[in-house]
Amino acid sequence: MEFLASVSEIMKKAFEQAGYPSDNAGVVISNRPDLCQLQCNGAMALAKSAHKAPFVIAEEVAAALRDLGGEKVFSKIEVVKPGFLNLDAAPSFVAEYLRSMQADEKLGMEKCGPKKIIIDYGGPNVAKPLHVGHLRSAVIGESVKRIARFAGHDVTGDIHMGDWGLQMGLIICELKERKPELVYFDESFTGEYPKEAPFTISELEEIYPTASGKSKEDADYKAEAMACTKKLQDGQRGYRALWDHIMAVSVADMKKNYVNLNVDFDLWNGESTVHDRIPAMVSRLRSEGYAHESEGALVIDVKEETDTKEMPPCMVLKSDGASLYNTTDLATLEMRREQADPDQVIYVVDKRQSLYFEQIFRAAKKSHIVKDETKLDFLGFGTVNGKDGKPYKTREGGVMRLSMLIEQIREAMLKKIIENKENSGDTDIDRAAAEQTANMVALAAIKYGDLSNQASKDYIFDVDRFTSFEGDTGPYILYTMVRIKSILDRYEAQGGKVSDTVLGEAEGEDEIALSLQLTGFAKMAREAFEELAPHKVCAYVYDLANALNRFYHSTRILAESDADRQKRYIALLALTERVFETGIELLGFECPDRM
RNA sequence: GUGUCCGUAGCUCAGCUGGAUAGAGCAACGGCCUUCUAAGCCGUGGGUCGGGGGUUCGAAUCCCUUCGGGCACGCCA
Repeated sequence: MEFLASVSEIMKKAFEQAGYPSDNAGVVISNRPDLCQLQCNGAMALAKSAHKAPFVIAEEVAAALRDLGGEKVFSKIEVVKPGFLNLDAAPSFVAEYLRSMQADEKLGMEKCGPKKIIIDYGGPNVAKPLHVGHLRSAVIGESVKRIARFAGHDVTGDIHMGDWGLQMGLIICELKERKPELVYFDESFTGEYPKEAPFTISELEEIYPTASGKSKEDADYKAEAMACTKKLQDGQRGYRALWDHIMAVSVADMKKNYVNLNVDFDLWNGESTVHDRIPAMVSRLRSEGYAHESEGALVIDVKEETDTKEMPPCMVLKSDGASLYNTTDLATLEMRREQADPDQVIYVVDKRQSLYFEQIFRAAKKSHIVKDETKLDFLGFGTVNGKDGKPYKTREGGVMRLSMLIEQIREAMLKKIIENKENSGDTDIDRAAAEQTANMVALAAIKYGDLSNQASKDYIFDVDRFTSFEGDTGPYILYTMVRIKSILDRYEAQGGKVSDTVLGEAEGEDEIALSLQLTGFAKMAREAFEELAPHKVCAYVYDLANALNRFYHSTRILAESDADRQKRYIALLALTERVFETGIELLGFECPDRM
């Protein structure tokens, strides 16, 4: 059970014993830590209905609370001013809660579900380099996936690439122009195609923009590209073989990028995955009357009576009969229902697609492509901007590649680490180890920098800020963890055993504050899942780091002469370390042993 | 035009399912390393929570209105 729920139990009983409803009897963390640790504001909410002064109600509740043995839970029960109940948690009660946390692999979080959840990353287009825009989908999606799994759910992540549109036709068309001698273009060829791709990833990344540019200026070229697209979709052997090569080369490159981000996907599906099932779906939508012709296109009306805004219909087929993004998204939902039957599908995509997904969700529900009870969530994220508040670009004004961005932060981090080592008089620097550490810290900087903002908001990617590692940053979190690890290691080196230590009643101000912060983990994890909000994990972990650093600063741990007290400290540090590890795992990064 | 999101310290952001004196980080200024990693800790200054109304015992938070900005609005994804 969550800590606050646990201390609220007796408070609810007190409200009832005093003759009041217990709906507002919840105990919350105090917003005035100078006055008390916890508070209950239920008395004030009852004043009107009970026709009594809130102060009187609070007094009655406090009396009932004492009568029920509330002093076992609260070391202070105080009624003040208008009707606040100011409380301190009893150290023994906190210690008991922390021991229950320690004994629980989920650190006190109650399992819910399990629900079957699919996360759709609204994937990148193949044959185009990943850029900053792809960072958010990957980082946020990965964290939400981990949070949901921690909550006990069965989660599948689908990158869902753009791999089937005109872009593929453009690439094939351009290749045909450049290397018409390739066997893939010989329609009479019946043998086996080569295993090696006739291009590299860098060529591919150059071919696509070139072809795209040409098609905008040259109508004949565009017609040719569209013809190539059609032939590909109709299954022409050589084109399919080329497509396989494009996919293989492109996916291999993407994987390299995603590995650097410590992000992985269970499914590498894309638009092409559902190509074959589109005709049947469309014909059902037609025959069952969900879709109809409008201005030459096939659409599903999704306007509802209660709408106050314009709601254009959801287009299923273009007027030339071709499918589009909508078509594959609907078909994908249909496939997922048949194959996995999810309870919830979460789309982690740019927030500008909000209206589009509203249409898709409505169309899918209306036409029973998904069940009524299936939850469809749009987790829209904002733009990554530069210091000028405009979309992040390279110094030259081009699109910032994801790989470049990662490299930038890694280099800055490595420099910092080496500087630190030199400053501390370390002359024998292990370059490879330093690089490995730098990469871990860099990842924390990037991910924490992104996730600590609310997903839906635009945010400023400030390289200077992200590489300074002071204050509310990923490196600060890791640094704090490294400090704990260092103490625990030394403790064991001195002959102590961390596993033999036992959590006890906190005494000093900073030890108490740290203990209380630890009790909040389960509540935070639940809320982060319910609200799909990784930034809540960041905020929690940051507060925990502050609490730990204060404790660290004010308390000599290894030099503590009282053996029992020292064991209590060590046990507290060990639990803190575990909560940290769990927290950053939810965020998707890891901590080195040293920094 | 319709809709939607946002406006909180010089800058970047929390807080928003109503509670006491609105919080962090950066930047500025001042302290703390012979002692567990100073990527740290402690302190100072900095705000009419865009403006105006309303609901409430109580509003940054809820409602209305207004100003300013972002974004989206059928054959792109």
